[in-house]
Amino acid sequence: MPELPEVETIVRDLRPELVGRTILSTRLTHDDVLRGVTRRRLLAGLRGRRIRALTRRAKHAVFDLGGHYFVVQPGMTGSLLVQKDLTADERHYAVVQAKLDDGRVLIYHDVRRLGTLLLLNQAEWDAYDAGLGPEPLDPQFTPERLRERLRGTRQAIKKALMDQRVIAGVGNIYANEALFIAGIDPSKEARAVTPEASGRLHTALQDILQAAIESKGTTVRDYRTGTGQPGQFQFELLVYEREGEPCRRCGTTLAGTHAIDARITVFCHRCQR
DNA sequence: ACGAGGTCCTGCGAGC
DNA sequence: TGCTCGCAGGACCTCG
Repeated sequence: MPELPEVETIVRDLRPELVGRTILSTRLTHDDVLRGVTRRRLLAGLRGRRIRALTRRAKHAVFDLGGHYFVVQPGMTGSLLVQKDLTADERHYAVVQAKLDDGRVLIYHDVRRLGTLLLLNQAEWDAYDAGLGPEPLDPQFTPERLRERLRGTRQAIKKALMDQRVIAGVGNIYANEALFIAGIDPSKEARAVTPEASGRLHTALQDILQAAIESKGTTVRDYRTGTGQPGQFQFELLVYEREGEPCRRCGTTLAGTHAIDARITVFCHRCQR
C-alpha cells in the first residue's frame, strides 16, 4: 500500500522517464477514481500537455503540467508505470493510459480502484497542499513541530499519525513500525505522549521512512516501484504482519488489535507503554 | 470535537 | 467444483 516511501520511490523512478515528455492522448476506463473532476475536464487537461515536473507530496504523485496539476493518490493498490507495451493484466487494470511523445505509455494501474485522481489549478493545488500536514522528512519538521501537532488531539497516537492533516504521508505500516521503535503504546492519547517519547517518535519516523525509501518501499501484495519491481522493506519490518510472532527486542508475543480506527495494529505489550 | 460505523472497490482464501 | 462470505484498507462521509 503506497505510503510516503512507496510514492517517493515511484516518483524517483519515473521522473527521468517522464519529465519533458508530452501527453499525446489519454484513455480513462473508469470514472470512479475521479475526485472533484469530470472525465471531460481530466482528459482535456492532460491532452497535449508537457510534463514539467513530477514530485511527491504526502502519498500523492504530483504531475506539474504547467498551470495545473495532475495528482495521483494510489490508495491501496494503485501503481504508475511507463511502458512500451501492456500485458493483458496491465491492460485490464489500467485505469489511465496516457500515450507519450516517445511512443511509450504512462499507465495508472489500480486493481481495487481505491486510489483517486485530481486535476487542480494553481489556486486549488495551493489550498489542497495547505490542508496537508508537514512532510516528516522536511528539515523544518522538528521534534517541536511534531509535539505541537500531537498536543491538540485526544485521539490515539496511532490514529493521529495516520491523519494526513497532522503529518503527511504516514499510513498503517509505518505508524505501526515507528511506534514500536519509539516504544509508545499505539492506543495512548496523542496529547498524553511525553516530550521525551515525542522526541523518540520524531527520530523513529524519520529513520523508518528514510530506511524504507532506501529499500524502495514495502511490498505486501500489490505495490510495485516505478520500474515494476517489488520493494524490499517488507523483510525489515519489526511488527507489521508479525502478529503472534516474537518481539525482536524482548521476545514477547506481538499482539494484534483492530481497536484503533478499525485497522490492524501490531505491537509489543512490554516494549510499548 | 470526538468515536463509531458505513462506503467505495476487487481479489483472495476459508468454509460448506 | 462452485458458491457465498468476510476481509484487506485510505480517505471521506454521516450520525450521535
